[in-house]
Amino acid sequence: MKTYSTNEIYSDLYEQLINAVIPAGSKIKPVELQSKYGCSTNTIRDTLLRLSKIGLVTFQMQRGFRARETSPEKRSDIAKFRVLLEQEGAALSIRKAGLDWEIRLNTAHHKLSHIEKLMTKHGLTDEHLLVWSSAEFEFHDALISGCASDILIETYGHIYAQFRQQFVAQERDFGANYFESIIHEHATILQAALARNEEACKQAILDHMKRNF
Amino acid sequence: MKTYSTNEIYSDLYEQLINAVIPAGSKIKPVELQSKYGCSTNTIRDTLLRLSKIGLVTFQMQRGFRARETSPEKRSDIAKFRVLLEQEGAALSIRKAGLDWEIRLNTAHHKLSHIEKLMTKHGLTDEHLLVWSSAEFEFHDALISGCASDILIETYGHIYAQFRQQFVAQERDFGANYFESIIHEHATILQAALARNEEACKQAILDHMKRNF
DNA sequence: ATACATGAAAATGTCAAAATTTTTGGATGT
DNA sequence: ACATCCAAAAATTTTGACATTTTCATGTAT
Repeated sequence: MKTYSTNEIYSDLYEQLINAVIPAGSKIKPVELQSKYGCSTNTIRDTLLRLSKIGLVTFQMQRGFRARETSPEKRSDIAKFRVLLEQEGAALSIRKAGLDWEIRLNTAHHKLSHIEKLMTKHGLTDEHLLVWSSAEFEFHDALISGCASDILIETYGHIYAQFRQQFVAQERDFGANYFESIIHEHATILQAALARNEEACKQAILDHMKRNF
Repeated sequence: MKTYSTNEIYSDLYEQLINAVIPAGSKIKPVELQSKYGCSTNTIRDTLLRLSKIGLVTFQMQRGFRARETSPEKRSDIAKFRVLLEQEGAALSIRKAGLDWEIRLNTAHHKLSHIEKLMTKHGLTDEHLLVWSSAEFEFHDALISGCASDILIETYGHIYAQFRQQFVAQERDFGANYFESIIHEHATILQAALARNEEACKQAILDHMKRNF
């Protein structure tokens, strides 16, 4: 049986929450995870407190932990807030950032685009989805990475994670042209960003997220 | 000697961080707080992890805890981010909120205004400052409370706390007309909000925060 | 039936000690 | 003087046991 280091426990729980393996809203009991990870309940508690910083887990004194709840309203809320942060981050980047940013953004998009092409060809396995998910984050993270606001970037990371948690469970019906659309949207965002067109970029970000409102 | 419940430990540390009694950037060692609070190091650790959710405390594996660092850049960063959130929250409230919101906002401003008048008359004791601080938060919190975005309100709370942490230590020279200005700024925000004038309100929020950029 | 107590079982929180890791300060050699 | 290595000290993490609180099922009264 595999043994887990504390960091691995953290990562494992993180993934399970992001991918709704632990369903949104469900209770998380340290005692139950103890045997799986081969550690004391206290270590689990510790890890869950750290995850609550990101917002994937909610914590209440004397009531323990839960995977953050979900509902149509919450999904919409998160999606809109994500737009606010991403638009601001992108606009600031466009205004302030230099060549490094362009290169980073381009690289991230290239990776993402590569994976997206594979996915449309071969259909989507769970494994592909995991790679795509992390590539998608890297792209959006790169987009705002030139904004020179640590707190915005930090917060965006948390919100992005919550967004995934809220939607991954939901959106299992990736329609036929779902990925076609996404690919196009990402390309549009990239173009507007590199053209240093703030308004176009903001619009592209909004268009990318609209379906989730 | 006073004994502390866990919640009191949390509140006490919260206040000390907010008021920079624990200076920004300084190391926080559970062992040293243990005797003061009369509990195990583990309980302190637990509490510090919870505070790290708000961002008042930073945590690194194997390296323990620190009060979040400060620098001119960080202060500016936080202040600008606060403006972004508050402008959005206020604009949404103006657009969507009803009479309840207006009443809540009015009440909060009335309280704040009362304290501010006292402070200009009697000079500012530490105790006054504490009351003012919480009334000021309530006002700004009320301002955005009609936005119908839980995640925005939650995030704003964290950012406001960090803002306090960053600036309270700094701004000890409340100049003669400092509070005069503040009082006027709060009134301007209130007026614009109640007049349902989004742009004026955004501008007033910006003006209120500009000095901290 | 509904509402309300009761007590057992489960879950959560706290503790002090042990294990691990990092930091510190001095000795050694270049 | 400077860097490197080593051992002691300090700090952090993990553990298992114990204390407290909540939850849940059962029984009782209205």
